[in-house]
Amino acid sequence: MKSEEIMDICMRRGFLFPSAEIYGGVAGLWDYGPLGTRMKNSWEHLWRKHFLSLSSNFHEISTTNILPKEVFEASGHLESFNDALAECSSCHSRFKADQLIEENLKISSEGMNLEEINKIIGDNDLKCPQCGGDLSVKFYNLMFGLKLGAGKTTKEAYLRPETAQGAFLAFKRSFKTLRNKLPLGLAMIGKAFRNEISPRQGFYRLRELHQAELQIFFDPANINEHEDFESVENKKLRMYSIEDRGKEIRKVKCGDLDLPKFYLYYMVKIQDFYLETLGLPRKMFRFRELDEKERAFYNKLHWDFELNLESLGGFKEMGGIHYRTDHDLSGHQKVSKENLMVNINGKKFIPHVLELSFGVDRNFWALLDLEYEKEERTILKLPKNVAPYYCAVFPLMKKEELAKKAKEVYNLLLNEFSVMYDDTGSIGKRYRRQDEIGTPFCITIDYDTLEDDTVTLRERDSMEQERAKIEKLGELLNKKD
RNA sequence: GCGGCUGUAGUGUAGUGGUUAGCACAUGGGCCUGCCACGCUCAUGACCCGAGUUCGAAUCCCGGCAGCCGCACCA
Repeated sequence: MKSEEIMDICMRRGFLFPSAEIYGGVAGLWDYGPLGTRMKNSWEHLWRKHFLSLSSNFHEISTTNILPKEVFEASGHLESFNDALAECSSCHSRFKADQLIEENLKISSEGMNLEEINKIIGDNDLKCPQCGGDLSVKFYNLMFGLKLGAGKTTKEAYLRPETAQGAFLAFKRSFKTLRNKLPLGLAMIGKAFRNEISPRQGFYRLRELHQAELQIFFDPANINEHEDFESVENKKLRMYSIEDRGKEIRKVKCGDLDLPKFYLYYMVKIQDFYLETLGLPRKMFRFRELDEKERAFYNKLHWDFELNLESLGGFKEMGGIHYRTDHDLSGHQKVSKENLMVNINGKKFIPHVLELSFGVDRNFWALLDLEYEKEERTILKLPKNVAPYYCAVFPLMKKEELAKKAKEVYNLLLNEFSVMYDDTGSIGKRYRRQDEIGTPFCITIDYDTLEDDTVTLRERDSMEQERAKIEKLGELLNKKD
């Protein structure tokens, strides 16, 4: 599906809207409409169900969007998310100022402020390597800065650029509350904020985004084991390593891969989420290994999982599985001076972290991209448990006696399912409308219903109809799941 | 952030200085014993924002905003 076609349906049907649209909108900021919110909630629900059930010691938490400056000193975001860029005033090429200074003057610009860097460039007469034009340096900060409080007592803070930090900060207390057991998983679904210089590709790069992340804290001595590894050993993973670039995706038996078992286990579970829970086409999914340049310095192992999306021109990152080592906890221990070591059977150490990180908004978009089918009908072939509505109820015609009965059926089903009621236009039009928003089932009340309490149950993908007793509807709909 | 292209009802479009701003689909009401969007009928609804040129601007100029493409950016 093309990007414009998806966006068209999103705006027309109420999946997505540009934020602050009546003021012209803002690049990188989008709202979820009524259908989009339902669908996002469903996706998040499936995610929770799938990943939190992987261990009895995995738990969801919810931490704040605003965090004090110190957190990002410890995490490295203040240093790494702040790039001093030198821009040429005539050809507008851009260069990293620290590299420029390092290469030309053999000195480090680390810790210098903007004036100091500009002064060095001016004093040493550094010019644009492209065209020889004048350079001016600006800081581009990918984090949104805030001031908490008023007057002289303000505290510097930032909107979190990833949800992960909340889990690291909450680790110490969570670990104690949950009675000192490893592995411990802290999951979070929430917002993160990045001041992208230029958000592009519609809904793919956002300034305010949703992440679903699971931070698994474990003993690094146990990285090559997982109690349930046998159950996944023979599963085939769809791998695209650095050596595979330019070649085909390889299907490799999990047990044959040269990666730690603890890491592999979660790769399988991620692949299962996409291919089994969501039922996406296998060939659209792959794990892609990142090379040294692409991965953050603290990630010892980093594979992204990607989906092949027509609207975005190929395989696109949906999330990553990151072995962050003890980078975060050690950083926070150092800056906060809190002891973040654990003591398990007399062994004291800082746990390592395996992070499963998902971009919720991208995953949402990917479902639309992969599941829209536009032939003689436009059908959104969503898995039943992610569709905004599970079923729709129609009176065959807008007649009072039919409407009354239809409302009864609607109210009955509402107890158990997300249901839409529609009585406008022709019956065919209503079926097609539901197809377009992915509603798996439609139920139609006609004059026979008034006689014998049976209704027409129509299925989205096959368009097949069957006659069913109203009292059996709930059971029937559940069975079809 | 730079350069190029673009911006008319919800969507797709017609209109290139003076139009009641046209059309299609969609949407809402009414009718239809009627089961797969293209039955009938009525109705709602738009010139991205701001300044300028002009007697007069959707149309021309400038700026902004947004979108698309390329470059840059995306620890």
